[in-house]
Amino acid sequence: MDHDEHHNPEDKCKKPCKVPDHVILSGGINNRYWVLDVEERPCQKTLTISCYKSLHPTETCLLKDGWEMTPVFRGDVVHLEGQSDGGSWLVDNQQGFLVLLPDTLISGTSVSSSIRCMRRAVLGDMFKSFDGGSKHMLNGTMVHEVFQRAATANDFSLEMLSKLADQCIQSRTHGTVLSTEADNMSFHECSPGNSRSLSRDQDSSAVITVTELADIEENVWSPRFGLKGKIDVTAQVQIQRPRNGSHRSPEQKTLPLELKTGRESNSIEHRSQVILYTLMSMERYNPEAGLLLYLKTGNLHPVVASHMDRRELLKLRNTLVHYIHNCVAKEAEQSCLSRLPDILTNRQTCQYCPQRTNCALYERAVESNSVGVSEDVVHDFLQQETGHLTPMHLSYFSKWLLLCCLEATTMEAKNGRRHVWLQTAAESEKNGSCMGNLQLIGPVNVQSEGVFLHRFQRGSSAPQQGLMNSGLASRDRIVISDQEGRLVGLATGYLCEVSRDSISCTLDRDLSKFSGLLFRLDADEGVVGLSTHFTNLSRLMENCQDSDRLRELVVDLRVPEFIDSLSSVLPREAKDTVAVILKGLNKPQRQAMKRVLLSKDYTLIVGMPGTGKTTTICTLVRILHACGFSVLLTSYTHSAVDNILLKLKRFRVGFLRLGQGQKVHPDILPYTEESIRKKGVHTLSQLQQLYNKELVVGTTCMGIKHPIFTRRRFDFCIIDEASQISQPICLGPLFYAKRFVLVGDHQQLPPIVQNKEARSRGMDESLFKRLELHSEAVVQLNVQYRMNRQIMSLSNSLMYEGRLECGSDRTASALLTLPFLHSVQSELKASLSPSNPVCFLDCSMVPAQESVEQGGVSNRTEADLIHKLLLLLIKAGCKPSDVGVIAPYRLQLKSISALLQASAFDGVEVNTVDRYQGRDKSLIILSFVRSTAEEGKLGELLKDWRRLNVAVTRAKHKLLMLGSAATLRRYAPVEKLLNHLQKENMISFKNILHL
DNA sequence: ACTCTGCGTAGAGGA
Repeated sequence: MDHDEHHNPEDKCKKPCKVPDHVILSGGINNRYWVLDVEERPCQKTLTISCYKSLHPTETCLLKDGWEMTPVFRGDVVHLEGQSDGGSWLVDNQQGFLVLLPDTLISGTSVSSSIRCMRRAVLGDMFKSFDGGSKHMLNGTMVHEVFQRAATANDFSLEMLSKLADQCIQSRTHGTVLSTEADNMSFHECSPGNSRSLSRDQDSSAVITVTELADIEENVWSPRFGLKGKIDVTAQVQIQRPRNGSHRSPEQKTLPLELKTGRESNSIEHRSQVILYTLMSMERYNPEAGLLLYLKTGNLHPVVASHMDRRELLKLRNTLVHYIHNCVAKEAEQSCLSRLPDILTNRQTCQYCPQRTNCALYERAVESNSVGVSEDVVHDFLQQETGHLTPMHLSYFSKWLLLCCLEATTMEAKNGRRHVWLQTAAESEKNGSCMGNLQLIGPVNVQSEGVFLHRFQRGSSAPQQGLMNSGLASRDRIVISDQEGRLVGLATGYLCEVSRDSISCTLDRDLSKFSGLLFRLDADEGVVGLSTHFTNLSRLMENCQDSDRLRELVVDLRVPEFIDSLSSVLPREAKDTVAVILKGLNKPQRQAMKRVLLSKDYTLIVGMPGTGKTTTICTLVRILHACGFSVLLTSYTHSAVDNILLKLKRFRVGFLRLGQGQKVHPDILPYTEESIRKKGVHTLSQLQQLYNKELVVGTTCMGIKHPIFTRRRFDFCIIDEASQISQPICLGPLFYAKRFVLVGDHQQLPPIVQNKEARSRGMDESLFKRLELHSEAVVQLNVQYRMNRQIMSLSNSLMYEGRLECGSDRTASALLTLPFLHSVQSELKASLSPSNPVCFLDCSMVPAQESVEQGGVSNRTEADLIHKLLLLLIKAGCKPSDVGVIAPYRLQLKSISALLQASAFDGVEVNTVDRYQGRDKSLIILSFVRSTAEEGKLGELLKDWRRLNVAVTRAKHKLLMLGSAATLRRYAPVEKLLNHLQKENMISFKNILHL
């Protein structure tokens, strides 16, 4: 197993030896060591390690007998199994394991698939294709399900099996049945007799009898071995070991049992899978073996793992995790994609590999320059898989792949699940991400298939502390483990209700058999991953019509085409309706509608702030609907999709909303698949009808994994907030439509990119922005109905060069109403006056000092001033719900909110600039926070023109700004704003100390 | 140098 010839060990040598904040180290059983140094000698490797963040004291670990091939480098985290002798560990043939990056859990199937081809396993982790799988796979899934259900019911009669098979087909969520012929399935494979009295043992004389079924589909996370998986059946067995003729009493054991419904291969892959399951369930019941059951023959193979088997599989896991974790490497200050394990030259193995296109793509796009002469077989293979792609296509692919890998690395570091097993419940509770010492109370209520309602209360041993201020809120995603950390990740689900002394949640598994145990419940950020990004990129490179066309438009930037006359697209019977709808629009909006109807490829609608984007999209959908066109309506967020659907609903335009009910607006719930299915969808044709009935389908860009897209295509795809969506995600829905419309405004906030290098190398460029160079496809909505004249002027001078216009005199001159302003006595009366719609209160002289903590930036004095201003404004008759308080920094919002606890302030909405995008309020108070003028200490957030543009365009009638003008001039965008304000006499230098 | 939304998973089997 020499997978590591290509790694350049110098990659990491330059890393400074400082442990990053997010890394958790520990000693003891669940140890986590930081690797300070790696010393290589022939046939051995010595690691200098420490389990303290101070990196002192250190220990050593000697790797030999093949372990020295482990791709472990400086700055890696490792877990060691075995013994240490006064701080020196030995891992060799006989003893010990080294688990590299143990907190990245690798699935059992990934490890076992790496036996054949490491490259395939690495690619498989990146590109999880969603083609729905093959007929054989579906068959296998269903047979598994039937067997598991029959085993649970302990009834393998033919009647039962056929009843269960029916149930199984009925309950298949998401109608996977659509893509296969359900009746072709063969259930005779798990006939009685074959499946229960499992009592043969071929290797030894011990007899194993399965006595009981402890669990099915048990979810196992093993941070000890860095593995995860789902165990088909957890079986209670009796082992009878005859020894020296004397009868010993049978032993009770719990073993993992792996079901296989296909051909009985007894292959290394299958057996390895079982060994991996025994490894990962070590903490749970210390199994000495596992079982492999082939349903086709009924044969049961016990799989006893030797130290060697375990050792070799863990080495494979280590190599795999190394490649996954190091997908990018730093080369001369710039990151680049790493080489993958070599391509196999065995055509036989590669022929049916699901990753073969990605395999070839990666080679051509990323690695091609670094290989010498590749063999003919490989060359032919590359040609066959990627011959249709130009160098431009390949470079688009590799560029975005790199950006996504960079971003994935950052996200992984930040949002891993490691705190669930490396931090005690008490420690995690301090961060507000956990509730510990929970006891299951009352019965578990089955809400629907796979949804179990649980209720917990604080255990008696817990300090009498309420659950209310835990930091967890209802609807949060959660993961349940036992308090001790032996059963990590027992179930996942959603928090329902949190009361003072109990909580309820829906889980994907019934935990009633664990009652008596103490649980902990952790917030689950989930393994976010960027698999949709990767899959979309891979898809863009496919050799098929849809992808070819999209590549032409997106990568080659082919000029979008338009037809000349509307008459050919508008059906005669729709003409009147469309005319009526158009009447309600302003000029640029009408222009936009026409452009879309005339487009053959795409249209970009630039919706400046307040120009009625939602209304425009709603109208567009109505028109397309009236013409009989089908529309796929999407955006990145659920709320953006629902905003449009809520409007559409009023015009009685029918639609289907895809997506999890949890995330959908309550008024849109009746339109979801979930709700409609509850009314009864039993047959294939009913399901087809459900999916095909409506012309309009709404979903998020991430929702494209839905099976509806295996069949359905749309005339148009509309993507709202497109300027905030990264290119690989925005591509997703476009595969399913003939033409598309992107709506957004690149002068507002771009897609969120966490990794700095990825951002600086262009990951925050949306598709909207990329395509904008084709001005013939762009229509601008520049007539706005939100801001009055003075507020609008800010944005016009900052960004739009005077192009933004007021839709009416009423809009232009609308003012805040403060009926009781006369009763307010204050130096600042003039600043508060509605007749001064824009006022910047300069706090330079107060002074208002910023404070930078690790959590963020805040400014206590500005917060105090806002509190005082609000008191005056509310006294003057301003409705709290008409006020929004905005700051760029979260920590500042926290300090403001803390001052607004009194009920008088109920309804005042305090939020970040970013969160306010797309929304408005009559009165906005904006806190700039920053007050330190040192050049090196300037923050990123205020350097962004787009963020400032969003900040100053949220107010309809009055905008009050607080900040230290002198400092803020250091930020180019704010300087431009201040210059304008100064010219317009909108800055107040009044000594606001008197407030 | 502080901005944060999307995602249900791990495995179903065939040459």
